[in-house]
Parts: sequence; structure tokens; C-alpha cells
Amino acid sequence: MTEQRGPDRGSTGDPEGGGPGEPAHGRAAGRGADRGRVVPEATVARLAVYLRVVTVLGGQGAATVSSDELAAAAGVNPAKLRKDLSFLGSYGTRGVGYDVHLLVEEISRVLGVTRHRNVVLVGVGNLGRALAGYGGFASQGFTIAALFDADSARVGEKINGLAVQDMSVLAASCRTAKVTIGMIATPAEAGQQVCDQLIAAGVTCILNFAPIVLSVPDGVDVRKVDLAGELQILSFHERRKSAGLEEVG
Amino acid sequence: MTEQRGPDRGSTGDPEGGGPGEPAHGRAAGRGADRGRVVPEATVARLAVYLRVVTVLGGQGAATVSSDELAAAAGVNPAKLRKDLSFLGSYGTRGVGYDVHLLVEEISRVLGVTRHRNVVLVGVGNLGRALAGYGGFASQGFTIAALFDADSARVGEKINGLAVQDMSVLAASCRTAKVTIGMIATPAEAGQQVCDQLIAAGVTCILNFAPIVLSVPDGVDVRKVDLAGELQILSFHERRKSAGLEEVG
DNA sequence: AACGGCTTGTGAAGACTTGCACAAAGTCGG
DNA sequence: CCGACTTTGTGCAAGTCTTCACAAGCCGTT
Repeated sequence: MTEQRGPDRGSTGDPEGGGPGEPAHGRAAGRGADRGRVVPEATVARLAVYLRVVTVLGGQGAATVSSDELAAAAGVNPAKLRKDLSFLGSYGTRGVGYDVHLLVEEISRVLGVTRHRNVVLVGVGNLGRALAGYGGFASQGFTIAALFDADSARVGEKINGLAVQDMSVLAASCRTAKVTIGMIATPAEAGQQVCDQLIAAGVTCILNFAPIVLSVPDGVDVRKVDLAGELQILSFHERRKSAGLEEVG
Repeated sequence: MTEQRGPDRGSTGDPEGGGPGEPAHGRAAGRGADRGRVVPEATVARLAVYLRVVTVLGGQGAATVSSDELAAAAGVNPAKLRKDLSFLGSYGTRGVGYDVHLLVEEISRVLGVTRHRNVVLVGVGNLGRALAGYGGFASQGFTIAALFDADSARVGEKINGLAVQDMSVLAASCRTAKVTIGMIATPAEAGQQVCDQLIAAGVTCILNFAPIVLSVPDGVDVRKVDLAGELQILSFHERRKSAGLEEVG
């Protein structure tokens, strides 16, 4: 069992396996367009931001964009942006900037979102229902192909035109639709079991909204969205700002 | 305007201000219980996880817990956990472990969640509605004190017993309830304007669900939850695993 | 064709984070 | 009271990430 890949940092997720010097990803050395480079985890997380920003710029009719402009729009340091993009290859033109359309294509390619991807969602409670109806997934190339819930009272219910299915057909459904990404929006108690079922169904990437730490075998990536945790982190900063005005002892 | 503090890393968020060597937080040197230390951003993010895990352990009746057990439950390296906890002070007993109850208290104190905190939520669309009804906030000490929406058709609607209010009363409401944490769950277009209004109302910490990069003045912390972005990161890893089986050129 | 201006791509330095390994310190049985 | 055992707290080394600064390269003008 490896530890999960948290959203806060991009650890190797293999604390007992290889040494700390091992790069985060198997090196795809020599594969032309990737320039034989390994893309750092921190860069991958930012590529998603760049993709969104540059897509908007493209929609506004911009043909090229400089690293300074793009960095400002993405809220990062220009040098960092250039280095991030350099991992994809040399797609900028010195003296001019980056071709907006080309950049969208290349980032999409590296992120693997050139085609729509199917995902499944398990747990259609309060949060799951919102995720099922969230328009932001479709606009970024993700289609929720199936919904599942362990509660038989919810099975059959239609959400956003998609019927909630019983957990018993999860494996078959995932394999048919070739789904490799699953989202868990169940209560904490059910999270690990659902996770195991997803993996048994062939899912290798999991986005976890349940407030638990999932155990997964090697080769499975987990990212966690911890809503209350985010507030706690903000709370820390808030407390820091008010510098000891409360609970001095 | 500083860049925002993203969920992926804990940057200083002040690229033009002080030098890069400046620690992330003003040092509260000499304040007894804090041992004069600065808590690294990466540690803060993990404290939220530890708090949840150790709370569960406490509920199961455990009196003490060793760093190995706690680290396994939190999915991190034991040495990292011990170093993280050492920033709070020496609250473990060598040869025994950590007192569960004391640990809950100390982590809560550092995170500033010893008392309930009020937060406001702007935008009660699909996602906002789910957040308003999400039980995970209350269980971690956060109360959604007020809901707001720019759409007058939604104003007055009751969600989870709380009425949606008009944006015009946001400032007054925030000041009355002493709210310093705001959540933005609006469409992208409205995000920046809502952000500005929240800051004008005295909010200094923002949790942003809108898919945009917010510009905020110094002293305001922003964390972003990018749902589609998370899927894109997973998509990258998925593509990496299937190693060039698609689009070789 | 050469020049000046602008912007990318990257080497190098520095800051931050991680994880090992072990000294320090406490408990428990005798 | 002592010695063996357990576990914390941390110095240190290694790795990752960020940022600066500048050489390399492209475009338009002369």
C-alpha cells in the first residue's frame, strides 16, 4: 500500500519503495515531443491553470501571448511559467511569445485531455449530487459516464439525465465505458470499501472527496479534496494574522 | 496585488515584496506554547489531516498513539509526522507516544479551530447549494453564517434553514457576525467582483471554487479548489501510465 | 545583410522539504 | 535502584522547487 498523492504536494507516493532521488514519473526518455523530460508534479498542477487561462485568451482572439502576460494571468512568476512550459518542448518564439492555439494543443496533449474522458462518480449524497450536475467538468473535457450509490433508495433516481446505478454493476459499467478515473463522494465510513471496488473495476486514478486517507496499491493515483481541511488551513492563517489577540495562554 | 496562495504549494504569495528567504509567517518568537517556531506551510496542510485522524482515534477510546501508528493512519512518513508535531511543541512522551486528547487540543489551537468559526458563502448555484448543506464543515467547527447570491430570484430561498441574502447586505452581515472567511462558489465571470466585495466587507481569507485566479491585496489569503483541474492532473497520470499507446506522434 | 529590440529557454544559486539515523528521555520489569 | 526497551525530537544530508540573471534566438527596420 502506498500513501496517497495529496493535493498539497506531489510526493512520489512510494515512501518505502525507491529512494528519495527517484523522479516522480517513469522517464519517457527519447519520446520526441516530450523532449525526454520528466514533468515535475508541481508543474503538472500548474499546467491545468495555464490551460484554462490560455484557453480564455484564445477565445478573446489573442494569437500570441508573452510569458509575462500569461504569468500575470495565471498568478505565477514568469520564469516559473517559462520553465514549466519548457518541459513540454520549445513552443514559444523568442521575441514574440507563445502561439496561443499551439499552446492549448500542447498542454492538452501533455495532460491527456485531447479527447473527452469518461469518469464515474460513487456517492450521490449532498456533495455527489452537486458534482454530478457540475458543468465545469464537461467544459474541460470530462464526462460523468455513470453514477453509483450503495443506498438502494437512491438507485434509479435520475440526476442530470443520468440514472443512479447499483454498486453491483460498477465493475461491468467501468469496463464497458473504459473508465479509469473515479470520484468518491461517499461518507467517510464507505470510502475505503468503495475505493477498493473501483480499483477492482479497473480504475487507476481516484479523486477522493471523503474525509479519509485511502490505501491503494502501487500504480493507483489518489488526489484528495478536503473541503473542511481547506477551511482549517485558512483558519490557521487567520489566527496568525490576529496575532495572539485570542487565547494568549 | 499579490498572487494567490494555491492549494498545490504554500508559496509566500508575495513575489515582489520581501526576499525569497523570508519565512512564510511573521515569527511569533518567544510565545511560550509555540516555541518561537514558524510553522511551514506544508506542515499546516498536514495538520488538518492529523487532526482528523487523531480525533477519530480519540473517539475509538485510544489514550495514546505512537508516531508510527499516527503516520500510518495519516499516510505520511513517521519522521515527517514527528517533525510536524515538533513545531507545535513537545507534546509527546518518549517511550510512550502522544496523548491523544492533548494532541487534539494542541493541533486545534494552532489551526485556530478551538472555537467555532463563522464563514459566509457567496453563490448558491449547483455547487454552492451543496456546500451550504455539507455537514463536513460543521463537524470540523465551521458554521456557514450567511448565504448570498447576486441572482434576485434566489434571494429569500431557504437552504438548510438559512435564507439566501442579497449582495447589498453582505458587508453589514459580515461585520455583524465577525466573519473573516469567505467562500466563493459563483460562475467565473462574477468571481473577481465578489472577491473584491468580500474583502471590502472585512474578509481576509477566501476559499475560491470559481475557476479563475483571484487578485487580492497583501494580507489576504486565497486558497483555490479547482475540481476540473484535479481531474486534469489525474488525467496526466493516467496518460503517463498508458505510456504512448495513444497519439504517438 | 547587419543591427537593435524584445522574449524565450536555461544554468546556477538559494530556499524549502523530506527522510535517515541516532541521541535523549521516558517506562517497565526485576 | 538499575538496565533493557521503546519512542520522541532533531541534526544532517539529499532532493525538489523556485527565482534570478543572462545567453540565445527571432523579428522588423534600415
